[in-house]
This record gives sequence, C-alpha cells and structure tokens, in this order.
Amino acid sequence: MNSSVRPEPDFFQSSNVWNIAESLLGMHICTLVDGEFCRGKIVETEAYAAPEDKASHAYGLKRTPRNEVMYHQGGRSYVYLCYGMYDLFNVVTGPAELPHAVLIRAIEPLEGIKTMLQRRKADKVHPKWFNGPGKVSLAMGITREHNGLDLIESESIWIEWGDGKAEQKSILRSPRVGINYAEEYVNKPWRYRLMNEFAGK
DNA sequence: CACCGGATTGGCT
DNA sequence: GCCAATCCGGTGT
Repeated sequence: MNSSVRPEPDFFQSSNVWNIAESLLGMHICTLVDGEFCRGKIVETEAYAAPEDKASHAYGLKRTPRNEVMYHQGGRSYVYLCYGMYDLFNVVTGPAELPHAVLIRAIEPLEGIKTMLQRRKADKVHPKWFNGPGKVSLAMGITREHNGLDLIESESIWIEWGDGKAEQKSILRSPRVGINYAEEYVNKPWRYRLMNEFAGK
C-alpha cells in the first residue's frame, strides 16, 4: 500500500490551494505526541488564499510573527490560537512568499482511538467529538508548540496519502465558517467536505 | 433542533 | 480596547 506514504514536497508547493484542500480529503493526518500515535482521515478542509482573500490572516500580504510560517514554501504546519482557547491546525501550501494555507476542520479517527477519546473526555467514538478544527487539535494532541513543523520530515505531525483521491461526486463545496468579516470573500465556496458522517454540517 | 451567551488569550490597531 | 478561521452547555420549541 502507499496509504502510509507521505506526499512529496511538490504536493504542498502547488499554487492551487483549492485543489490541495480538495485533495487532502481522504488523506490521513498522523501525530506522535506524548508517545501516543494517532491517525485520522481528513473529511473537511478550508482553503485560505491570500493575498486577495480577506478571510486570510495574510490578507494583503500582512506579515506578522504569528503568520510568518505562511510565507514559507508549502509543507509546514501553521498552528495558531483561536478565540483565546483553541489551537487550530493548518497545512501551509504554495511556493515561498505566497501565503496559502488549508485549515483541517474535521477527521474520522482511525488509529489511537483510545488516546483521542481520552483527550476529548469522551466515552465512545461519535462525530461530535471530532467535527471541528478545535476538536481535531484536541483529539490529535496538536498545540502551538507544533507551529512551523516540516510535515515532510516531522516525527510529531505529518500527512499520508491514505485512501487516495476522493470521488468528485462525494465532495461538498460550501462557504467557509466563521469569517463574516471577509466581505466579498464570505461566500466563496472554499470549504470542502467528504460525504462522511464525521464531516461537519 | 435552533438559538444564545460565556469562556479566555493574544494579536494588532 | 476590540474582537477573533470555536466549543459547549443551557434554554426554549
């Protein structure tokens, strides 16, 4: 199987962040944190396409210590604090200096399920524990400590091919969540969901 | 099931 | 000081 193989760097370096966001559906996110290995199938993503995208932290090529890693070439992690309480995990994409990123919004747990349930303080597997970007980080053990990691080389967080490319017809596109400030970008259908019970509603 | 508010920190104006 | 790429529990239908 090539399901447990990581993509080559050029997968992340494409300037087509929408295609990457869609391609990540069905792929696996893996973590090895505190000695616990976890694997989740990615079932929901969102594309952020600065400089034009007003929903992006890098809108207009705004560059700050927080979003600096977005300017790195694709293949790094971008983890930031949201609403003072949640660390959200993104995959940085595109060539250097083009600050694109894909937010991982939901997973279906595949391995390390006991650990994920403990971290979520949940008793049994149910989509409600994994169907949001804050929930993904909590379950997988991802924190801002993991910001800026090289997903090609890291032994803490990485991406694998997993199930392979999803059927076009099994993918839903819709506007992104929580970006009501983004004006004409509010309704861009840059949220991608697999028709899978673990994806958000 | 829909709607609503509180929690809680740091980034940036 | 304002408010954010969210979550969760409470209330009412």
